[in-house]
Parts: sequence; structure tokens; C-alpha cells
Amino acid sequence: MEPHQEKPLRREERRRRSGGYVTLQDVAQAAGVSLISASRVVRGVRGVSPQLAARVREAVARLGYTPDPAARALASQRSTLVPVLVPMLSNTLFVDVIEAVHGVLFPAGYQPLIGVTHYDHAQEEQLLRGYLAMRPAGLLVTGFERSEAVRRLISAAGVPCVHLMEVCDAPDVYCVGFSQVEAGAALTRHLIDRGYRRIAWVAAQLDARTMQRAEGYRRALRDANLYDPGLELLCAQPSSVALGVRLLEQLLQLRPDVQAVFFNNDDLAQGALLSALRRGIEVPRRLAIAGFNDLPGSAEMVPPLTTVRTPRVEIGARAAQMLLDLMEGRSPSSACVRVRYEVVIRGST
Amino acid sequence: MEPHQEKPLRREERRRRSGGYVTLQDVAQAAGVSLISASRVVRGVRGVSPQLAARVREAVARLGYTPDPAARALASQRSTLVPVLVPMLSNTLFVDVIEAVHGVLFPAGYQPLIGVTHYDHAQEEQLLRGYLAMRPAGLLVTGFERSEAVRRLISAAGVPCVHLMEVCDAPDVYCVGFSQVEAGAALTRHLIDRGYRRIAWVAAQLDARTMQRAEGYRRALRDANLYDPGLELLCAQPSSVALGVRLLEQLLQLRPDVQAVFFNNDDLAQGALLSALRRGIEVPRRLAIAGFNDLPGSAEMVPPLTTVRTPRVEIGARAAQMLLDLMEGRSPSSACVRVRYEVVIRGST
DNA sequence: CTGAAAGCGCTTACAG
DNA sequence: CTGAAAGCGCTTACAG
Repeated sequence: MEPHQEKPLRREERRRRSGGYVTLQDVAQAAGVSLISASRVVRGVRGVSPQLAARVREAVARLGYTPDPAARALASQRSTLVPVLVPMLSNTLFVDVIEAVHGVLFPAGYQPLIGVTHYDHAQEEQLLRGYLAMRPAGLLVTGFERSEAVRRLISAAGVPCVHLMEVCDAPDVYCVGFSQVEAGAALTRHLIDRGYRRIAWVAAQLDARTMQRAEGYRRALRDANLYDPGLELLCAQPSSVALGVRLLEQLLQLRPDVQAVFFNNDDLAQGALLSALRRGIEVPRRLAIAGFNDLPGSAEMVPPLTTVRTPRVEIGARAAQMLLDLMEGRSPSSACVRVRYEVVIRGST
Repeated sequence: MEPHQEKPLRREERRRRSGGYVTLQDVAQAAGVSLISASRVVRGVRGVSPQLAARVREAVARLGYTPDPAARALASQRSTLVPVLVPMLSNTLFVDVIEAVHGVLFPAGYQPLIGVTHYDHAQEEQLLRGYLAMRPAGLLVTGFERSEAVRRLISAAGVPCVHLMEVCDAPDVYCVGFSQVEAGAALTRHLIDRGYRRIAWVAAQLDARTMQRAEGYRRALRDANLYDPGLELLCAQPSSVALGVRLLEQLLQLRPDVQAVFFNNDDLAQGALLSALRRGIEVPRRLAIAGFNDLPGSAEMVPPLTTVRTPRVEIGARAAQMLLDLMEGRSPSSACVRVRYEVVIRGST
């Protein structure tokens, strides 16, 4: 059986250059069909006779064929890579999101490329430029706050993009998340309902979602006629347990009369609880403490921490599913998916 | 100026298919040199005249050329992707390693592909198969314990592989880490030196590194004639703060006479400290508690946790640097780099 | 030091 | 429903 075209290169040389992998050509030959027919079967294109498809599939299995992603990407100008840009990994929040994303995309044949922006617009741009050179199949980014340059890169990329964590009403914007403003307000209302009056807000990092939660805090307190700007303590450093210790100290010096504190993230609140323990401040009798995100350890604190459970796994999985639909030409049932958060009341309030 | 070869496809069609990117062909034409010369300059191959190189570089800058990774990978049978396989991301340990790896590889033009194995050999194999199809430039894997199938995949891949976290004396094995046995022994010796006699070992997950630390614990106690197998509590569940709470309870029921506990990981020890606080067990007077890894929050615990600080960032950075050398044909000064860990003595012991 | 040819392994668009 | 041709944007190996 003669191959269709002559191979000027010796077979041995070809094997060396190609790394010895089984190619689609090998499959087509083994199945006795044309290259393009084999390609159609492998790609799952409709309109191939069942007999032909069966023969190709048999050959694929027998030879152990795996498509070469580089060749595919070059011919189709689209890879199977999916950049996922998150601000930080030291926060378990995003680790959960990423694992859920991976769980959906990898089995579907896509490879997530994790990019950590460190809440920095310039880093986000640099990462995205690097990743866009690889002709990704789609994009997953965190929230909506970014530089104009990055916004342009995203839209010029011409691939679907789904936004994580926040929601938005624009009809052409894909997103999976919840209203950070409402969640912030919900926890604040819980504190008000418990009878606390001088309720402080303490936050670090000061990224977009933090400020949205601050907005929720303000709205809830204004609605109850309890808002006092003097009870807000903002700090641009990264959030951490250690910082929570320091911020509680600062707050108590500033406002010894504070009755309850809403910390923007559980790590800060955990630090504050530990600091209260050390200083003998009774929680919640003398001071109530609440956090946000329900991170590992919060339920085990002394006393257990009241917080807002955020559905990270669901956000990651649903965003990945939406992106998958978009990448494969299906239109998702809704451009914006709102997931449910939950105020978890424990002993600290 | 006529292009060398005729383009049967209309220019417009070509632009559409190629995504409108600037190609090396465009650069070569603009610089007035051959395609291959432009390629050599872009790749940084030696032996190109400075004048030619300058003209090419000028054209690259002016046109904003970025090489197409897919075309490169197809022609050279080597991508710039680097799979990094870690057991878990919920442990900050590996997040630190990954960030350090990224910090070295990304600026050098490589893209890490994070794979989480969940301490599961089958998952590791599945991930690796998926990633190897992409003809990665190198591999970064955690430790040495894996299935024979994965071991074969790694060596058949024919690309350099560096092992993270553990060390090994085989001359052809690349690794960056420290002796988990010695580190476990060092912390145990600290407890012995402090005067504790009935020293327990509590561990979860029971992966290879955990068991190596257990070995260190045993050796140190045997050397001091204090080893008592009844003081070991092992649990195969994943490590967490919540599990630490439960394991301390179990241990105290089993052996109310225990004087000190070495927890295999800080999250367990943090849970134990919180549990001791809640139950009114004085630490360290009644019971000393120590952990491993110096995770966030450990220094803020009440009392602060004695632990072993492990140089995650250094491990990630040096392993990535070693891999970079190997991928680019340089031989690293040493196949095995031992990094320094440190026993951090705080109030809990 | 520079270059023309061949090829990497696929998909696209056009025919029938 | 099936196929032959052209091409994706690079690098490899061979010449000079």
C-alpha cells in the first residue's frame, strides 16, 4: 500500500522530528479513510457515516492516538488553554474556585492556566498579554475592576470571557457571582438585629469587592440610622490573621466604645478573635466579631466565628460550565448567574 | 516589492485564518532579511551579524511581533508549557511554592500548568497524560512517591524533571528540598530538650513526607530511649484545623498522661490549640503543642505555636531555576539542592 | 554568517 | 457523506 504523497525525508528522520507520536495520518491510513475524514471523526463533527466513524475510532484506540494540540492550535488558530486570572491564592477562596474550574474544564479537554494578579492592574496586563499570545479558547477573570488596557485586550482577543465573583446587569457581560453589596448589608443587618448599635467596619486590601461590601455595610447602617463614619477602619495592606490582630488594637484605641466589628474577611476576624482572647476581651458580650467568606478554621475559633458563607465551588463550576458552553458555540441560558450566599451565625455575635 | 512566493489565498482570507497577527514573515520582509535569519535573531541563536540582528530587532519592535507558540511547538516538538504537579492547594505550603515557580518561569517565557493530584496516584497519572500531550518543556513534581506508570510516563517524556520538597542521593535525579526525616527529628529533639518525656505524634493525610517526619520523630525518641508506639495517632483523612480539634480529643482519651504533642502540620496544631483553649487545658504547662510548616496564623495563636519553618519560596524558586537551566541545555551545578529549615520556638512548648 | 526548501500535524474552505 | 489541496507560522537540517 503506497502512501499518497512521497516522503523525501527518511522515515527515521521524520520519526525523530515528530517525537515518534502517532499522527492522524497514521490513523487515517490504518482505517483506510482520508485524513480529513479521520479529522472529522476525532473532532466529533456531525455528518459522518457510522461505519466510517467506527473504523476511525477503532484505529484511534488501537494506535493510541492523541491529537497534537500545537498542530490543532496552529491550523485552527485556537488552543485549548483557558487563562484563569485570580487576585491571590493565599486566600482559600480562590483556591476553591480554581479547583472547581479545573474539575469542569480539564475533563472537557481544556487546560486552565492559573494567573495570579496580586490585585495589581499592571501584573494582570502582563499575564494576559503572555497568555493571549497562546490563542486561548476562553477567559475567566475575577470581578470587573481592571485597567482600560486590559479591558481592550480582553475584547480584542475575540474569545468568550466569564467574570467571577461579582454580578452585573449588562446583557452582553457573562458573570457568575453574587452581589457583594447585598451580602455586606445582610451581615450588617444581622448585627443590628442582635441589638448592637456601634458597629464598626474593618477592611484590608481595599479591592473592588471589599469596597462593595463596605457599601453594603453603610447602606444597612444608614437604613437603621446608625451609620457613623468614625467606625470605619480601612487599611490597604494585604489581609491576614496577623493584620487582624493589629487592626483590632487600632480600632479599640480609636473607639473604645465599639460594640461589634464586621471584618471584611475571615482571616482578619480570626486574628481579632485571637487578640481578644489574649487581652481577655469577652466575645461577644463585650465585643461582637464577624467575618466574611467562612474560611477554614472559622468554625473552630473560640468562640466560633459568625460569617458569610460564599459559594466558591459553585461559582467556579458554574462559570466554567458557562465558558464551556460559549467556547463550544452553545449560548448559555443566562448571561448572569446569581449564586446564593448565607449568613452563618455562630458564637462570636 | 514582490513577496517571494505567490499566495493563492486572498490576503483577506489569510488574515482571517491567521487571526490578523504579525508573523515572522512580516518581520523578515520589513527587515529585508530571510525568514530563517529573522527566526535566528528572535530565538537568540548565536552567530548572526550585529547589523542583521539590529534590523530584525527593530522590525520586531516596530511591528509588535510575538512568536506564535503553537507554530513553534509544532516545528520544534517542544512547547513552553511546564506542568507543576502538587498534591494540594488548600495548604498554603504549595501555594507559596507555585508562586515562586511562576515568578521564575513566566518571565523566562514558560507557562506553568498547575495540576493538583489530591494525593492520588490515579489523578496524577491522568493529569500527566493530559499535560504530556502538549509536549511540555519540562516537569516539576512533588516528592518521589508515585505509581510505576507515572514514573514511566515521566522518563518516557524525555524532558527534564525536577522534584520538589524532598531530597535524594541518586546522581541522575534532580531535586530541591530538605530531609523531612531530619526536620521531624529536629523538632522532636527540641521537645526532648525542653524536658518533655511522653511526646506524642499526631498526623493526618499520611502521605510520604508525613511518614518521613514520623520516622524522624521515632528516631529522635529512640535515641533518647523515650519511644512509645502507643503515643502515635495516625489518621488518613485530609489535614485541617477541624481535624486537629478532634485528634487532640482522641489523643487525650487514649493517653491522658501525654505531655507534649508534635502535630505533622500546623493546621492540626492550630485546631489543637483552640481545642485546648476551649477545654481549659493550659499550654504548655499541662500540655505542649508543636506543629510543622509555620503556616499563616501560627504566630498569632494563643499561645503562639512552636513549629518548623519550611522554605517554600526558596524551594519553588530554586527548583524552577534548576529546571530552567536543564530546559535550556545548561547543566545545574548540583542535581540535588538542600535548603535549610528552621525550628521556630514560640510559646506553645 | 546567511538562505531556500521541506516539514511539523493538524483544520479550513472548496468541490463533488 | 467524503476527499484533495492549501495553508496555519514556525524550525530543522542541509548548503554554501
